[in-house]
Amino acid sequence: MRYKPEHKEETHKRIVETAAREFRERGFDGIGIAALMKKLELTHGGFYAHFENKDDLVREALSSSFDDVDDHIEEVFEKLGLSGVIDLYLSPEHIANPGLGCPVPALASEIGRQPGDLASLFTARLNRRIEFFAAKVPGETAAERLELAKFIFCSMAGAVAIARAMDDPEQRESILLSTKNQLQKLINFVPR
Amino acid sequence: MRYKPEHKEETHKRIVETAAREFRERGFDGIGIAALMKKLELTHGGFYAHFENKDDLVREALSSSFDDVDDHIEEVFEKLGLSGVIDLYLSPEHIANPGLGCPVPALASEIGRQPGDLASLFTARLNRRIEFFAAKVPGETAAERLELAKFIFCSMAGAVAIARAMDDPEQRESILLSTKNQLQKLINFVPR
DNA sequence: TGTACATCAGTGAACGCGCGTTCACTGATGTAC
DNA sequence: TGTACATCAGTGAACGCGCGTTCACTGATGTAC
Repeated sequence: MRYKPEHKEETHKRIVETAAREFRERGFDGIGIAALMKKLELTHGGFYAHFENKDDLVREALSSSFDDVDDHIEEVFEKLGLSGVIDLYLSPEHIANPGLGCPVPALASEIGRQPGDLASLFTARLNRRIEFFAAKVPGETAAERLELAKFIFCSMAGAVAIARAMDDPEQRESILLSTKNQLQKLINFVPR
Repeated sequence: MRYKPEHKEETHKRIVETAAREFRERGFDGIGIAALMKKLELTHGGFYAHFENKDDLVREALSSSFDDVDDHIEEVFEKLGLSGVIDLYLSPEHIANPGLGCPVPALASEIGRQPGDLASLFTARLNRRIEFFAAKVPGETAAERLELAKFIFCSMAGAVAIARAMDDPEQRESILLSTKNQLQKLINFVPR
């Protein structure tokens, strides 16, 4: 063997991680196999030793994005609580760096159009995320907390997607701030 | 002249309206000029008698989508009030028909990636929409109402984009219902 | 009224390009003897 | 220790295809005389 036994595995991981970033930045059709492999100083032919086809990579990349962001969210929650997670999610840094951010605002509208059952992967990963929130959110019953978790997450993802589509930095900030204010009120005082 | 004087104008309008529907359904890169013109039983060459290039069409189609949906929202508001608009926006019909629905959940994540200044067009159209909501929403000051309007709109758009990315009809419904419930509470009782 | 001409929305072949995918290959290394 | 061979991650030419765009053209009609 020319390479160390873990070499191929590492290359595979590098492809997935680079793809995960590029897809979030440019969309699933925004970067091709050749351009992606070139970023890793590899040639496009080698791609098919690692993946069956592009859809296969799309699935792995989406999973990888969720892994990274879920971990980050959990870390921030440990340190700063739910309110800290909301501030992080709705931060100008998150808007400015889609490639490192949550796949939901970056890719949600493309998921349903993608071939294969990418939507079922997305659904499973999103449910896990929502259940995490449901355990941290106020509310008397589990159903109430789940409802609130869904609402909070939809509004955050919507705000990020919309802020990114706006061209004026002040307006972006204003969208984020509005959502932050309203959500902070909501988690400190849940109306009935 | 072979055709009536209004003929070309009508063809132009048909192209824009078909594109507006297709783009919302498939994304801006989801349909090409040739396929689009074929839908109208025309050939691709004729396209350039109507538009400078595809970006030009993208701009007109996005405007047209906002026109249609803004009109529809205003009509529904007259008949059923804010609560009716929320129920319409978060209805299973809206999720099932992206081509006839709001361009925000269908296209927001693509807007920022698009060449030209599509983001400034989007920003202008979205602001108009938000101002409409701000005039209908509860709140003591104009600033409070604007903040609430932004929040409501982000959460609705996020919920629609997320519901469309899920594969299970029950889960879709649950996302919509959660958002509906929370928003109805919010507009009937604004917490301070 | 009849003929020649101008108009112009729409046609369709052609262009260069990037896409996803295939496949015969290379060449550095580990193993066998 | 030295040589022959097997392994296999990665190479790069080639494929068919659809993309956006260009451009010489067609042909039905209105207008001029």
